[in-house]
Amino acid sequence: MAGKRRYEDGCAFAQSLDIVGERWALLVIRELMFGPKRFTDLKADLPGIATNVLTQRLADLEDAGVVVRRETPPPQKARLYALSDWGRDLEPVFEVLGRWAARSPLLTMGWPLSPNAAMLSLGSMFRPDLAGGVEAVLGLHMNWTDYTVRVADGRITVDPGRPAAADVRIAGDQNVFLGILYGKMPVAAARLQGLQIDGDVSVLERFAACFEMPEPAPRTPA
Amino acid sequence: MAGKRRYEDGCAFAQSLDIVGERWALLVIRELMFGPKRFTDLKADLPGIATNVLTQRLADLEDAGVVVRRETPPPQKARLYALSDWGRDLEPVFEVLGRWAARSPLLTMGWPLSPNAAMLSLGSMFRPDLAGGVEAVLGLHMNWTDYTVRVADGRITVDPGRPAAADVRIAGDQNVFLGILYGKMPVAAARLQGLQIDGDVSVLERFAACFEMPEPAPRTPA
DNA sequence: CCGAATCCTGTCCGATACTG
DNA sequence: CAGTATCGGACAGGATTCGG
Repeated sequence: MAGKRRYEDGCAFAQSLDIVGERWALLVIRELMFGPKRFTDLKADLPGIATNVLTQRLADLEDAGVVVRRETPPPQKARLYALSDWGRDLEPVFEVLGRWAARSPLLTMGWPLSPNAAMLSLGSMFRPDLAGGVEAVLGLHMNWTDYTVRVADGRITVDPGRPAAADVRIAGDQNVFLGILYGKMPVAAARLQGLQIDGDVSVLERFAACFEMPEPAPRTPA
Repeated sequence: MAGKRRYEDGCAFAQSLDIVGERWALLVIRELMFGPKRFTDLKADLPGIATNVLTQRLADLEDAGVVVRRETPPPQKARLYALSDWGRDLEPVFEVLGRWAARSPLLTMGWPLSPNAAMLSLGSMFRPDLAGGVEAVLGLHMNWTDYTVRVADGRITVDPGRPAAADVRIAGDQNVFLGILYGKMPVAAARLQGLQIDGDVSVLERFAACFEMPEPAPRTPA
């Protein structure tokens, strides 16, 4: 609240850390990237966060202008937390840091991750040089949430919501879905693990070919 | 050391925070971006950091493969901390987060900042759309350190070291130098504040015109 | 002098229990 | 559902001290 711990550094980057550098702050923002959420849903999507810490981060981020609090109209009276436009501008941060960490020698693959985390990883790991001529619209449904993924002109976009028309519709666990993209798991194997896949499987396969895990960085190079 | 606090999140981005998300970690990396430094110099460039925290961060970053420790040959026998190649790949993070924070409604301008911070800010704030036709080589000397800044083809590069040939050579306080770029301080005023400027001032003025502070984000927009 | 290790103090975090 | 209250423990901040 009052005596917030700051770096007192004129560098704009250091001041960004005063805003989003506290523990959990960027993960809270990640969970709001694709739309507002309630306190309880945020807590559920951030395993391990304490309620008081979540309260504190939301308050700090609201003070900084990154998060805005909204109330839904009377019938529901739920409190929603959303990103401001400026807060949503943090998306490149996830892309850049995610791509960097993908080369970590200590990277642990396969741990559970939230649907939002899985969707943001697509932007990090997409390889335009492998996407020549690929056109795809995917509808994803995971953990009560819908996402629309589009590939066209060598670029990828991920948006919240269910697409009106899709080449493939997928429902199930995000880890299994990412296994197809990053682990080169065959579609049949993913189905055996409970992933529902409807539509043109060949589009999914060409979509999956647009992703590739980078080489881990060598230890102690220079 | 042992009981490091982790998020245990499969998201590569979350794992990047396990590496560089601790307090001071990214600022230590910032101070190493343009070359190795000794413990004492790091401490001097990071006002407010405690020695034990710096020790801990350097050890953690070394374990993660971001920092490598080197010894200089016998005559000096100084210990140097450097970034690994992979650590140097964090540069886009400074660019992206710096540019984001530059729009903070609470941004404080004019606080002291380290030479490295000033140099990294150039990459964040450079506006290619304002740099049409500008060609410039600047030699900067601040706080016992030399930097070479080049603008060509609408791009900017910043490297350590003194350029063999330069259009302008500048020595003095980095805050005053940035005042020319971001605060549109006249060159004459900067000289009055003690900045030494030798060479073609018109090149410096065209260089300064390639930078512009963005509008701060509005409070509570959406 | 440089590079830490070692106090000690204060703040923040993590986990759980509890309340409007 | 959306937080507040509480408490132990971990971590940060600051000064001092010690080995090379």
